[in-house]
Amino acid sequence: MSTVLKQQDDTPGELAVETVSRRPQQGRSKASLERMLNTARELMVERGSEEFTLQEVSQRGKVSIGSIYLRFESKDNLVRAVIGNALEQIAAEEDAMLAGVKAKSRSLADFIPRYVEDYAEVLKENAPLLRLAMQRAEIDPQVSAPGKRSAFRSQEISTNAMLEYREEFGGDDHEIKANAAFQIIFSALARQLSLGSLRESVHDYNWELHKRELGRMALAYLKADI
Amino acid sequence: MSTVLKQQDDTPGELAVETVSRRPQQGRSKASLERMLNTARELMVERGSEEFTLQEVSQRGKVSIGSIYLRFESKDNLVRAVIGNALEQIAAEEDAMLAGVKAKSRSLADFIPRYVEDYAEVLKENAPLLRLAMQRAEIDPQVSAPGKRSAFRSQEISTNAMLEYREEFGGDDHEIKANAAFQIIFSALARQLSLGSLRESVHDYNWELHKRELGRMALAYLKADI
Amino acid sequence: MSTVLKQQDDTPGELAVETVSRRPQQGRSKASLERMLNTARELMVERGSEEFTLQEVSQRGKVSIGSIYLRFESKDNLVRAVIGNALEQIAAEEDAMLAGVKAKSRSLADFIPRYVEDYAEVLKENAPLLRLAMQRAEIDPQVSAPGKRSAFRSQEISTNAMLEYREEFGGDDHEIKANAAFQIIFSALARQLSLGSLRESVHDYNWELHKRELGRMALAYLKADI
Amino acid sequence: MSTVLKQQDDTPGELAVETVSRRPQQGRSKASLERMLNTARELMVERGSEEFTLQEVSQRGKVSIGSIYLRFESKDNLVRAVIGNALEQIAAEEDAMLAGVKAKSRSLADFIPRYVEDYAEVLKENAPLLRLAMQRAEIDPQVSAPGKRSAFRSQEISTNAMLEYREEFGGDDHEIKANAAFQIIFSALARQLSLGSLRESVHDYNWELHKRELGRMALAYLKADI
DNA sequence: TATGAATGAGTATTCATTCAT
DNA sequence: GATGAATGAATACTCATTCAT
Repeated sequence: MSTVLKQQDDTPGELAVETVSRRPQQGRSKASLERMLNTARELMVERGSEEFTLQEVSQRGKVSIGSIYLRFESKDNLVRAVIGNALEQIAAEEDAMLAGVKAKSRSLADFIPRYVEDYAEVLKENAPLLRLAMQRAEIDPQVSAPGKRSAFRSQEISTNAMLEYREEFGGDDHEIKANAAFQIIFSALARQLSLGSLRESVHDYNWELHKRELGRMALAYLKADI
Repeated sequence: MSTVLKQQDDTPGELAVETVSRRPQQGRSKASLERMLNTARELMVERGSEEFTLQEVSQRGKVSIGSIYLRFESKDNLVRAVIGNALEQIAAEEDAMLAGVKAKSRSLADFIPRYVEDYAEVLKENAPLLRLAMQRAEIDPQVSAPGKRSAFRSQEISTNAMLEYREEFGGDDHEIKANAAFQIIFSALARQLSLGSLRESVHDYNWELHKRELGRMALAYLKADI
Repeated sequence: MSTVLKQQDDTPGELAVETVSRRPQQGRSKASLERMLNTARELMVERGSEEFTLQEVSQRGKVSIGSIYLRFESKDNLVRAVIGNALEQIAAEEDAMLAGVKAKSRSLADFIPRYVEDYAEVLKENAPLLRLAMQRAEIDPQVSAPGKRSAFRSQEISTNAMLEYREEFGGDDHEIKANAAFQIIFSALARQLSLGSLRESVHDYNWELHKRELGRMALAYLKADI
Repeated sequence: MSTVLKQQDDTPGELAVETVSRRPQQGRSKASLERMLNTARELMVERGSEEFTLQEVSQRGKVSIGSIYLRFESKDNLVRAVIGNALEQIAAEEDAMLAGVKAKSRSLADFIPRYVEDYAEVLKENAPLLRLAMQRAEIDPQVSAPGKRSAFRSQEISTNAMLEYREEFGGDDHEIKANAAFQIIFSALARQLSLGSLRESVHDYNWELHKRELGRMALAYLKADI
């Protein structure tokens, strides 16, 4: 895979398989498409990087190399499709998660800890691919564009959910507070999940504790009259 | 550079040049060692990745390829040395930064915002290599081990500094609060600097604003009677 | 298309579609056969080479790849058929051209300049495919054999036409003169049109003889008071 | 070797090994350079085309693939170097040939047949590579440019040699006659040797003029009492 | 008969590492 | 010690041909 990423021909900025893949799939050959995507995802998760060969996808996934190129213009596009799928799935999980949390919560004090808890679960589940998506976004505009859209959307729906409890907020600018809260929460969770890594789980700093304190912090901040 | 990272022969877990490099250097050849390390660092920073060739280091740095292999067992080890140096330098800068901040601060309310501000500067300065260090730590135990030590040290000294103002803390468990505060602060700064990327600069979420709110949040949290 | 050209199974040495193609065609599928031949010819003329893919023929010509293999044993045979068709068409054009020139000419001095002029037109018209035919004849016996036959025929009818004015010839061996004249004319035209080889050593036209006559011709020309 | 020919970085239009190759060679490694050039030339002559693999050059020529890329930026450049060498050698042989022929000839009638004879020998000797050079010139500007220069030079020195006997010429425009004579002689020899195109439209030699003179030549020859 | 999805052998190129000088 | 030329394994991608439907 070349250092210089190969641009896609059509609408740039979309990663959905229908866009990145060469033709809409039906029936039998859908299975083959599935197999190559799954195998590629497996290898990416296993290795924590895009350093797999198409040879490997071919053998492990029982798909011929030619087949891969029948669906994807390049290895880069295959990788993009895997990432695109993951982003889509995460978005769906976020929606479901938020709906669930909102249903159970009567107050901000109900909502925030549950939200932190459940959002952490969603991210944890998808951490390996999310990590790769982030890494790649740094250098591939074709991933960074939809990546940002996806991030924007997360922030939007999370912030809106918080703002449903705005009469409980302290201070004036509720939007700023909600956005900052989202940012801090996401940052902290992301770091904890090595979404941008290093100091990861430094000396067993407790994950459960971390989440609890994070929730408390956000709550105190949001309620504070600063 | 192979996918499977080559283990070092001697004590694993140290990145200091004296460890990663093959022999202690003096005089003339010290200059050559310096040149290869500097050139490699330059290339890594320029590219934002380890995708440079030894050919390039050789030409740009006026060092023969043979020389490089005389000092380093492999390209991997050269990269590790660069990262090791960077971690050491960052540690020194953190020390200096903390000393400065403490000297100027009479209260927690003095300390926290200055700390956030100046720590952000230190990280920003070193972001490119820190990013690489984090990326690599994910897959290379030889980087992740000293990386963790370095992170541990940062947390230690930062936390201790905060605890010098512990009588101003609210709540009971001051250690937990200080550690959580450090975690949250570092997470948020790291994300903002793309140290672990993606959602980076989503719709111009303001850097100055972010830092201010982060400081307020930490302060409110620390002072809160939760 | 492999370097080593695949031999045809049946009678080698013929390129007519009926020979190179797998089965005689009628009605509806005749149109499809036409489409693949035309598309292949188009691509060959456009590129000036055989570097087109069957995929391209399939898409541009609205013919399935399977259809092509139903008519032709291999891509090589498709190419041969295109060349065979072109050679046939050129032969027909040569016949018509000669008839026209002869009808208008009353003497050798009438005939020769017209012949040169009109033959040049015929060759120019068909230059792109003729060029390919010649190139391929060099390495593919299945093209060189009918190519030679076709060249032989051209020389035959051209020479015979000249010999209708033999009483105007100087010297003794009129056949030799006529043949040499044809060779020189064709060579010069071919070179001017970048045609290249083909008719190489057509039926043992003697090399030593050729060189002697070439010298004489140049000499006569150079010394002539025209 | 890609359809789209890779352009050279430095001065375009020269094929001498010193230009096409990556670095000046001396001593030991000169032998290796020689081996790869010879092996490539052998394969090109054997196959009558550029369809050899670097694998083959590596094995047959006892040179590692890496070595080839040490000297040549691409397979295309290796091919160009082989062709460039051949063109240079031919130029030298032409010079020697012309000197020899002139030394032996006292009149145009002496000169022309010897020239035809000896030039034929030079071309015959180098036919295989010349054929390839011409083929490639058609599509590769980096070969066609020096190819034309080389052709121009041939025409220049041959024409000048003929013109040393200009007082024996008939007619008026001796330059035109000499040039036409060269063209016809070269064309005929080239065709006989299956050389193909190259010298195409060397310095705008006029097509209409060429045809007129061609007719005159044929006519003079046919009517001559030789 | 007709289709076009699937196959996989084949090839140019890169670059970490070695080793003769 | 120091050099940098030589090595060759490894890898993305193409396209003629096959064959299940």
